Amino acid sequence: MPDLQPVRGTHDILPDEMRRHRRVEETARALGLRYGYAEMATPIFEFADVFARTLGETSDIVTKEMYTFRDKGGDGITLRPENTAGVVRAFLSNGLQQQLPLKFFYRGPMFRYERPQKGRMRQFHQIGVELLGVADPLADVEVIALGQHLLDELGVADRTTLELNTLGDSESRAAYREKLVAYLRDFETKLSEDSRARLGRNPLRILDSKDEGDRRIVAGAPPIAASLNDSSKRFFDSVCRGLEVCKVRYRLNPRLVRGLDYYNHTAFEFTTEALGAQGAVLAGGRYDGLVEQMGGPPTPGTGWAAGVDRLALLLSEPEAWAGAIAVVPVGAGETDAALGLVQRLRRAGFAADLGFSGNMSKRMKRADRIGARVAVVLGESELARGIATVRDMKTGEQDEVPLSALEDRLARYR
RNA sequence: GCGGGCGUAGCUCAGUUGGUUAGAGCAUUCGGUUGUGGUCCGAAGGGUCGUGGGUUCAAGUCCCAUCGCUCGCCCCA
Repeated sequence: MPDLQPVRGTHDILPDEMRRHRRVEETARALGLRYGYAEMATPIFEFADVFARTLGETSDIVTKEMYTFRDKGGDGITLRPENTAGVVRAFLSNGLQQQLPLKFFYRGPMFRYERPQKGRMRQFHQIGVELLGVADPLADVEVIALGQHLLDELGVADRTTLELNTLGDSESRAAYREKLVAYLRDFETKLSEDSRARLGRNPLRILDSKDEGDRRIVAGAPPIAASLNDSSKRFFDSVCRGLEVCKVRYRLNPRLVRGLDYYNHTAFEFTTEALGAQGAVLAGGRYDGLVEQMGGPPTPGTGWAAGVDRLALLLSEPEAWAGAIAVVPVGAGETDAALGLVQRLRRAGFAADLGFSGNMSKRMKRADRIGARVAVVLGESELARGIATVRDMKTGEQDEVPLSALEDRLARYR
């Protein structure tokens, strides 16, 4: 007998939670379409290289969080930890370079081998958009505006804050990195252990440290802004101006950086206080170097990903199901008539339910429990007269309706 | 991967300084009601007390390990 517990960091999504997931995903899909982002899907696993090469060999995701295994053919396979790399791979595999610009929406499960926490699982779900082929900052503005629009639509915007920063182009980023490291070297012995390790690998991340001592040191660090070259400055100004035009409110956060190597220029994060340590619900940025890094032609890109599970946690109570029409046979003699009727109603576009067994009292009880708004009672006396008793489950009022007129009478319950 | 807290019925929880047959509410099922749900009344089912080991005459209770959940760190959606 295998262990009946699901694998650590995974869980079953039962109907209540599934409704929330669907609401997040369907709202996003519909909204994405309105902005011109077409849904696509990539496989949930790829050759390990697709992620190892693009996310940065030293990133935590690659070094300790990937689900990687050898398949029977000996290939190194990785369960996708995120989907941007997959989308870019698909873009190149399918020769879509000729059709730029391209806008994609995706949804699906992702996998990271991490210690589970609230809002953080080993199998989790993301939705995301990618906009390829547009170097103009208007592209960043569009994807951020779409993100804001989605959070508004889901009714969670009042609990999130948009934080915005720029990393500059690669030249600015490299220059800043140098300045920052030079500054931090002086405090090396005072930095936290984690941050000392990051100094060589990923010094920008130190800006983001939650350690008290680190924060004091970082407070005196040179700002990114001072290292930006003119074009990077202009780019960021345009993004900010565009957001203002779109009435998207943001907060500049010069310490916001990104964990993945392929980001440049715009970095943003919609964060919430409501999820404990897992603050980010929707985050992304620009990744102009990624396509080239994967072997394609230089192609700019920008986009974001959002955590479906996290957004689902923020959603208010799921809206109750509209409720079916319960067809209730009084006795065994009316079973066939009831079966025929329930199927006829379903074909006509109604949600209709036929309890499978029990006397009338049982069936009424069940009708109540599934939230039926109306019960159609079929008994011997009804059938003899070619009518049905229609009972409103809320008011308790009931009247007799000719069988032939049922669809019309029930129209408002469709 | 590191540190803290918590595991008793489907859910929320009680369970005395270790003591005999582990309880309640809600939920479920059945009955009161052979043509009417919600309310009410009655009854029933449901537990290897997370798991394994140890201490003890005796462990839900104490100790150790382990698994899971949870909070924080790391990282990130």
